[in-house]
Amino acid sequence: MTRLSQLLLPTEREPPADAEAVSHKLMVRAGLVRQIGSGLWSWLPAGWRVHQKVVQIIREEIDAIGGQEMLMPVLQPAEAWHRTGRYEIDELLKLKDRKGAEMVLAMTHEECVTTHVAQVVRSYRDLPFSLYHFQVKERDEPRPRAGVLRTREFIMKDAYSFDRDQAGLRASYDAYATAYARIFERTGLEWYSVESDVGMMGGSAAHEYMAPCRAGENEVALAPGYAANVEVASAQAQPVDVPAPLPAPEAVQTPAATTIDAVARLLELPAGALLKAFPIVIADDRGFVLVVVRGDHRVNEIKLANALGSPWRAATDGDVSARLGPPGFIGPVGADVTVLLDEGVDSEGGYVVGANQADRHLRGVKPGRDFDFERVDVRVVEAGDSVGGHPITIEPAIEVGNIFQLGTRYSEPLGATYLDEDGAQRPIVMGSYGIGPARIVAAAVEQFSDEKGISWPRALAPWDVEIVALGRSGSGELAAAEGLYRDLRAIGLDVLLDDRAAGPGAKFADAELLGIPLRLTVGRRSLDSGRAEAQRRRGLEDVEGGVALDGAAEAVTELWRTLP
RNA sequence: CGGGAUGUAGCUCAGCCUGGUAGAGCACCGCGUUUGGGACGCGGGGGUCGUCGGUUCGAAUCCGGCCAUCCCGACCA
Repeated sequence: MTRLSQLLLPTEREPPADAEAVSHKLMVRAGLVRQIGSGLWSWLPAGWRVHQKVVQIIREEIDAIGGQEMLMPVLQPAEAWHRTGRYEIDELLKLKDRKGAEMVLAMTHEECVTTHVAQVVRSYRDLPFSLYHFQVKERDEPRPRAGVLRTREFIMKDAYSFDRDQAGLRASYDAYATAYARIFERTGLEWYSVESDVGMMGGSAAHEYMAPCRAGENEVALAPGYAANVEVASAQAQPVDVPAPLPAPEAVQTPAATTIDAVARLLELPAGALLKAFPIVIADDRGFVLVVVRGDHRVNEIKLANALGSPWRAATDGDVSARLGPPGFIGPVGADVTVLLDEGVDSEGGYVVGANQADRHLRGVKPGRDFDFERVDVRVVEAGDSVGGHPITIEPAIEVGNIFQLGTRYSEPLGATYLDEDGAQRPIVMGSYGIGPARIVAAAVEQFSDEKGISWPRALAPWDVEIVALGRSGSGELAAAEGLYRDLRAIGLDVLLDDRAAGPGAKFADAELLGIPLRLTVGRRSLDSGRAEAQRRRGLEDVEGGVALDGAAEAVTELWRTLP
């Protein structure tokens, strides 16, 4: 259906009252998507065309590295999820069938694909290979937001690689990284890959593919040659003026000053001249430890968990009082606990720390002399910190894809093993690779829209060309537009013809809102000279002279190739 | 899960404070005019005022419960 007069394209002049994100507003206004519940969206015909364009790009590039497309069900027995321990995840939707059997709606497909592979693969000769599908994912998100950016149901391309060992996995991982670079390059998005947290997935390495945009939920630290999710980023701290150490720690009265701010103000020092003591309890036998960062820094909980290699919790006031002193006045000096000192703390300085006594701090404290410590890197990086001598910037981005080296996280509990040349049974080494097409669509809207509407990269546009036919029905303009429409379609262009009875203003406004990269206008201004006007959507630039109707197909194809 | 807000026509909203016939603009239908930047005239259709309960002679309006949706935060295999 490519005649606007017959297309279900419900454009709106006003954005939804409660929409905040640009992509949310524009995708609804342009008639691409409609909401049916919180985090639940339908894709209308024009929007679905964009989604399908993304899907096709992904399919071609994953096929090119030997991925095999298949399809697995969303509704699954709960058993495998019990075995992998993921049944306990809150986001997993659980239900029972009519016989009372426990079922789940899959949030990804590791359990299913690994179960099949466990049944099928017997020998190292069966490896390696990789499988993928495009399938709906269900997640009981605590807070869906920003239109299609974070939803409870969405289509994901999820791929899984199966190798005999870590070296094989690395090769598969690299192949996917290469394919992903081609995919995101082809979409026309601005993007980059970043180091990311391996999270509860386990495994040894992970990268995320990020599209920078305002509505993004992630923060990325960037410097020349460096890009990392702030969750895991490391950088050189900005210097701060710290007094020289005193010959020995000296007590100062700090009545009721329980915060870094209050102490800094009282002693007229920058916050960075203080040390912040963050007491935690580690889940393993290390127990209670004191994490110490510079006063102007914050502890990064993910980096801390990774540095510890174990889950942890913040210590309670009771723990703190029993082991150190009154909360608000604790510090590392004289404490009978392990001290983990963040790399942002210069050990030559003389810092102010809590004295482990009420209303009292110590100053002139030198790490190493006045307390023992182990070095860790557990702080949140900040804009202006540096990497390789370059200051970093931090910008929001939307995660559009990720690649994970899973290892044996799923193959072991699900019994996916093979026999090697020596007849030894070994677990299959897996990787998993996701892409969210809907997020690519939304990111494109975020990155390239202007005050008039969307401006699609040509690779994602729902149609290649929009023809705006002016003049009333029965006029020569409409007839000429119909002829142009036939000619362009004949050579394989995707063409949308605005043949509605609406006025010119409404047609132009809708064309700009929908954002098709090339607009051809057929009206009496240019028809007399046998031409159609042409305008690029990006920047709304007119093409000098337009295109001649005679031989238009070739001219338009050439023009289309020059578009972003 | 914590904080904030909102539910009135397809959309954006007014009306609520101070209880008494449910409104506007856009959209839609009919007729006519109009066709290069969201046209105009005339006529018309459309709403359990989220829901349940309470107060009252009378509730969109006051009170309470619930539900839904959005925003901020937490969370985000």
